[in-house]
Amino acid sequence: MSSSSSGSAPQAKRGNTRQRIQDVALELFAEQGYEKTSLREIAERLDVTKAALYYHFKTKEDIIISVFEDSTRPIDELIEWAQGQPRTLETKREVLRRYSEAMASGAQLYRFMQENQATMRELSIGETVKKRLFTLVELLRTEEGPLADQVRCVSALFTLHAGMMFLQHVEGDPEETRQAALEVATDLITRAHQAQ
Amino acid sequence: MSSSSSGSAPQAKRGNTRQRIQDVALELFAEQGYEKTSLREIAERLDVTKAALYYHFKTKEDIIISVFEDSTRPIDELIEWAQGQPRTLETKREVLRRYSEAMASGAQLYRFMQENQATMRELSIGETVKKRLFTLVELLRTEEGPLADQVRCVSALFTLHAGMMFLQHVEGDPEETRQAALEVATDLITRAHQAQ
DNA sequence: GTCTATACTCCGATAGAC
DNA sequence: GTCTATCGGAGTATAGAC
Repeated sequence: MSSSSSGSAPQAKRGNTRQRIQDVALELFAEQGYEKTSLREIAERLDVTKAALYYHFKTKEDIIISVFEDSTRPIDELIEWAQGQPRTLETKREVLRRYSEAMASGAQLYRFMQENQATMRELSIGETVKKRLFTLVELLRTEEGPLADQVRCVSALFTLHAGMMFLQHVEGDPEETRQAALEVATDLITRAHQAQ
Repeated sequence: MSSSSSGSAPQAKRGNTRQRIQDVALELFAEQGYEKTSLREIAERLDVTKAALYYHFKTKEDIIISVFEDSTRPIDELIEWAQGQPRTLETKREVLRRYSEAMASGAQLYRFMQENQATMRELSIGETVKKRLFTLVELLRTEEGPLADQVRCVSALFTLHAGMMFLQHVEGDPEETRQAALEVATDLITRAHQAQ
């Protein structure tokens, strides 16, 4: 998240057009869905023409892919870090903590991914997301434990998503809700870990 | 779920066209997403023309709405039943059990709703789904409990979804996985209930 | 680095014949 | 109940001027 997202008065600054396209596109994609957002709409918001978009990105798909790649590096780093750690409960807790933080700071993108799964699945990045989710579950999971404990690990991740996406619309302080979701998720993996 | 879903050989039977449109449409919507599925495609699968669809349904949106309304009655009945029950732990367990069953027998529709949230939000049924979800959470929830316990109730529902959608692709027996998810979900609301 | 102008495809939807 | 034919519009994308 960098700039110009909320204002409807795009600066005439030059040279940062690519970044501005990414910002506006993500905002609209998250708001209305990927397919329902047209390039014309993105161009209008930036006060440029459709053709200008094609100077910076080869296709519509390229825009979302570039946003995705720029914004999900924290998760890749998290996975890389975790794979070099001992598979202790504390490591797992740290994974959830950092995942929750990454979601909070990239909220728009995560909302987009959550609400446009059908689209994601057909985009080239869909496979990447799926693999990463599996890897994360792998890192949280107890090997050979009962099925219910494996479900707990998946559920822990989904709880973080649920906390971000669903509860946000109901309760008061988003940060408080995030912490509550993190608590529940941590609780879930703790039980799964101890049942080992 | 009625007929002709899996076969690629549509019967030339007449009089059940409306039903066949619903079946094929849901299948394609769930597979490819709502926006990416065109009426032409649906018509081709049924070996009729686009115009024929318009005899049975006023718009594309009407198709998915009709499927939705025909298939989600079990949930409405569940809510109605639960609202007439005392808010005991056993009632809550029964809610989860029946919700899980409803999801299993309407898997395609639930997959569609899960993966096309952005679309759902702009469809007239989106609001209905959201309200129903809130009502269900309300029924599971402990009044005035700590935030974490409220998250547990939401998380319980999401766990059932996670079990259906995510784990299905990994593990062996779907029914076994469903039971495991139900177990974890029940566990979550039990903790929330007892903390009351 | 951005714009004008344009091409082409496909979509959802309608009118009217059979 | 299904067809042919067609509409208006939007979408992605390109060529070429400035």
